[in-house]
Amino acid sequence: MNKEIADLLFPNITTTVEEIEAKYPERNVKEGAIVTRFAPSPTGFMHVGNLYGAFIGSQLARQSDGIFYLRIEDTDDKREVEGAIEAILNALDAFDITYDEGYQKGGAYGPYQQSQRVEIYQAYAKKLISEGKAYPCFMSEEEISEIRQGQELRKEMIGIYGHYAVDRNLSLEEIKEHLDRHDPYVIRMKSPGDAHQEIVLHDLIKGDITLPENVIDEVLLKQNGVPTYHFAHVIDDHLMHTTHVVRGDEWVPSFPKHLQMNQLLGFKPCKYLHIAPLTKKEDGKIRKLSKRKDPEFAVSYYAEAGIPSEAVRLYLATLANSNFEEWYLQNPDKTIEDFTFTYKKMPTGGTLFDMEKLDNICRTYFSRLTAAEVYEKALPYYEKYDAPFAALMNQYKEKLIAFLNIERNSKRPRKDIATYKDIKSESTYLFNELFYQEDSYQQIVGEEIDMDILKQYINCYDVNDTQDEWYQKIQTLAETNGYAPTVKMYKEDAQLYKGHIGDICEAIRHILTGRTKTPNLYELLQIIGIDEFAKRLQFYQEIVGKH
RNA sequence: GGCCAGUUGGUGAAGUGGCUUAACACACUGCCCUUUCACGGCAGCAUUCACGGAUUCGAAUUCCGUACUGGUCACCA
Repeated sequence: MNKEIADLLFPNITTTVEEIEAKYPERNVKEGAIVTRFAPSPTGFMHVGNLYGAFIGSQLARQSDGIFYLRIEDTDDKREVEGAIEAILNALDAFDITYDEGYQKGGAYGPYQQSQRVEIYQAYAKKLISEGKAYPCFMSEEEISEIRQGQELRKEMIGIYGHYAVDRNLSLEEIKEHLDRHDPYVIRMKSPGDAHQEIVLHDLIKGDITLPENVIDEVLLKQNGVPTYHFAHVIDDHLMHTTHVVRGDEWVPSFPKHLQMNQLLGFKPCKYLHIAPLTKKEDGKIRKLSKRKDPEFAVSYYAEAGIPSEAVRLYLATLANSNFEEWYLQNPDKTIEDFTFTYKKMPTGGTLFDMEKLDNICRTYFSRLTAAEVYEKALPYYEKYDAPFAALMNQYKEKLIAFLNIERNSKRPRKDIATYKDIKSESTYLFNELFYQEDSYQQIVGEEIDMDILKQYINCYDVNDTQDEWYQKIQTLAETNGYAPTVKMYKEDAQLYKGHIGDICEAIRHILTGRTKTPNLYELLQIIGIDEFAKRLQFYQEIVGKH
């Protein structure tokens, strides 16, 4: 009889499960290789949480010589957002997460889009029905919500199970009657579970989690014939020979369902890694990062903010395995690819996403690049977001690279660049086009600066001086004008001096750049030139005059 | 409300019975180095691991209870 019901429900499904299985042979991977996937649903835009999961999956697969693939889980057409798939693809590309097979790329285990696999799911549903393990359920939404209300009132478990599953044992005739009336229906599994039994989820990150067995007759196929997430996940990961499922820990409670579906279908379940959500602290409360409330959660934010994708990857690596950071700091010549991630070290609770920390990682990242690399990486950013500055970059390429190179090849490179944006903001004084503006001098020190010394300085400056010679000249200048030639001398007896050499350097720096914080002054003067310094001194005096 | 998980400094965290007078990193503060700023170095920042009890010669680490936080209970993923 079950066979008849199955044929009645799915007259068009003629391919057998055996035929399907034959198309998905065992993968030819070495022992211990991890086959995993990134399986997003195109219901919005990519956020860091998604990226984090994709990153972990791809690393685990790569470091075990396994397979990482991309599967689009578009089983909910109501929530589907236009352009979402493209955004996913772009994000993976931007953050250098490559996959061996998957959507658009193809592969032997496709199609990699669930909406194109509906017949496969239906074939399995048909099989389950013919084996008496699933059934059509004709309950209306109203009936179900009525049951739920009753269950809530009586404080019972909510759902369709046990005696609530009234359509479990419908006769062939009853089903025929429903179908003749074109009553809509879903396909539910007949849960063999016992709520008093416990099962254990061997989670690779969280350890063993004991959960009650599933008793709910979960929906396998929705009214439109499309599978639910649960059913599609179990079948796809079986057919595609996934060894490890990496997903958010919001899925832990539904694990018993997945396990039971595997049993019903006769599949061997995958191993699971439930990763802790990325969280944010707001008003003292911790909460999961939200796409809507937190712009820094959208993957597209980083590109706009000028945060290099490599730096984000470094941060994600740090979040995934906290020992990564120490390793990376100790191995400046190594990359993420050289590190072996272990799931035992992945965080079990929520992980706070800290922008301040990211900022610091960015600084370290930039400090390890060569000046030319910084230039080359920054150029596309400005071409996209600030064309006028990109033009300046092209025009003064040599000058800018020379500037970026100051104090870079030392043991202690500067860390004043955190984002591509900083390259402009830290270098505006390099370009006359940007410098000659009223607000170039963030503060007007006025009479506190000894203009006379600066003029003397212009006269004695010589481009050919070495840094030591240059410094000695300033020392002499300091002494002859009543300033201490070293800070130490000044500290010994401040009364004797008008100030110390640092004050003079600061004045030069301020006139030259409008800043109090810049790279090495000697090198800066060589790049900008003493003539330009003289002009800026005059410009400054004009501004002071106006105030 | 039921079920599940988590709770170590301002922050992320290491640690799974004695080597912990709790690593490392971020932030902050101070000192040193330095021509300024930065970079870097050093030091400070939890006598204590949510709270209460139990086990033990010994517990952040094991067990029980309480509190708080988060997740989940759809024909959404």
